[in-house]
Amino acid sequence: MSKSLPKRSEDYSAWYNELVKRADLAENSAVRGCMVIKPYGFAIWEKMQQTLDRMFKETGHSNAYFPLFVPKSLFEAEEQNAEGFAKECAIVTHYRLKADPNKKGKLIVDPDAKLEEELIVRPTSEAIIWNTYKGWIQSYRDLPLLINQWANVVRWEMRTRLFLRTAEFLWQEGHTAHSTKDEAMEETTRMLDVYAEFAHDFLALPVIKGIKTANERFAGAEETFCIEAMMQDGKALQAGTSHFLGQNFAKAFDVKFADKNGGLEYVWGTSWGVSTRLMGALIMAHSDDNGLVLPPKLAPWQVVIVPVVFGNDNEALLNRCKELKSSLQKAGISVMLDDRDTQKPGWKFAEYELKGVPVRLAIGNRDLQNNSIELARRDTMEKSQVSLDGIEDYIKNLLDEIQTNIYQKALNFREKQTRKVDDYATFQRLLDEDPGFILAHWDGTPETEEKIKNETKATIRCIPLEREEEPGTCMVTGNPSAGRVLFARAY
RNA sequence: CGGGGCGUAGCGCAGCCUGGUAGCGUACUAGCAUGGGGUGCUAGGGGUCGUGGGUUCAAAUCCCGCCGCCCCGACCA
Repeated sequence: MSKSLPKRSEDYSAWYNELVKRADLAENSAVRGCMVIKPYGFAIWEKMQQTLDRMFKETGHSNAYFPLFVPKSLFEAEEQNAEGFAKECAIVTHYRLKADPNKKGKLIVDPDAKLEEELIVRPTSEAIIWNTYKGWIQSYRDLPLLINQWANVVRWEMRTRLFLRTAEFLWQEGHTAHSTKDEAMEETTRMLDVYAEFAHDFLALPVIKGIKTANERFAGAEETFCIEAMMQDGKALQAGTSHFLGQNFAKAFDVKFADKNGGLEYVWGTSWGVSTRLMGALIMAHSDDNGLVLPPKLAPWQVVIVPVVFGNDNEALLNRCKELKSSLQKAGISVMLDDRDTQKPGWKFAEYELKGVPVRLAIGNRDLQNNSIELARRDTMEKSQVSLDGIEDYIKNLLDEIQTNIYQKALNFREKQTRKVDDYATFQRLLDEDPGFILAHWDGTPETEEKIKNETKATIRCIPLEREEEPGTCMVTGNPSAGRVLFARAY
């Protein structure tokens, strides 16, 4: 294994793949398209989960769990949804294996064990959940119903990439039911805001909130809201979606409620989700050619202490490291003390840079005598000598500063790579030569959108929620446009 | 599903064209030295060369089939 990563500037894709593996986040498994998330990668995901879970609960949601399998008849009930996901479903057709009569020690699918009705491995859970909701909702008193589920789903993708697109992935999916359209719409945008806040405050990732065009809308939704982030190669990554489902699923699964006046009405629904894809976003947004750069709020270890040992007389030094560790922990900082004598300090430095630990403290006898420590920031790679007195407060502040700095860096990059363009030639040239977000006028038709996609591989990422009222003309057809929409090539 | 590539030691690869004792780097084990940025030297262990068949005195190498994976496209969170 070579010691250095591929360079972002030379091969962004190879850099990403290598980084994921070398930083011990995940690896490909024996199952096509499915990854193994390794302990270090999973620790980051757990931090995301904990934070999001808290935010969901603060906004009134409860967790529940629904089955992995969806009977085909339920799956097909909401036609748009079924059609949208049909071509990437895994299907269970049998429930038993038996010994192969022709090959000793091998198994075959028992043809006598065919299921009467096939089971779809959920690509998303609206069907099974709305079918369940039918039994839970009778009256306006049962509403709103605010449920979230942490689960795995399967989408049989043609081509997969660790975290960004895997055949099986982990996610959360919120599914809510409301008595009025306004309330459901309010919920949809509330959860979009939760996602945007999470991206901003924890992922240190600036995102653009917007509405998807009809082409890009979730199958079965009336309206899809999204947050879009920019990666360091200028490509867009959809980091989360929140769907206003209207009464589509209520009608498909016959979920009605008695209102205050004794009338019977269909329920209004929403669904919203983020996935392990956020890991991909986190990696691609901040990391550099030395490895991961993790925002302190999501780093499994915010600080790593590396003792720099000489000879055998290290007891005092190691004791001092342990004291330091516990005093930092008391200050609410998560700390890794790497006192292994099997690896050398230089090796550890490189290792923790690769793993993106925000702050590294190196401490040797020389430092002890000066009552100071060598501190290295991962985000800027700067090293400095810092006094051990008051080190806890110093590091707490520094972690905040790093969190902010990482965000600011990503924001600066996004702003630099976001341009307003008015003619199609410039649009095409920029996508090839200096990729990023492009704000351009579009005539609002699916045909023009499709044409642009076919010709440039760029899609409308969203119609930004916060956009200036700026009438103009479509860069392709010259027809009138109410305002600019956000274009980019996307993951 | 179309295009390209790869399957040889835990990992990364060479060897294949031109068939003849299976190699390198790294990791691993041991010893000695070293020790503030991926230590150095020495010795050692580890491989049915993806799989099935064929050609041949002889196959990692040539031929045919199969399987798997990766990358690029179309599709998609």
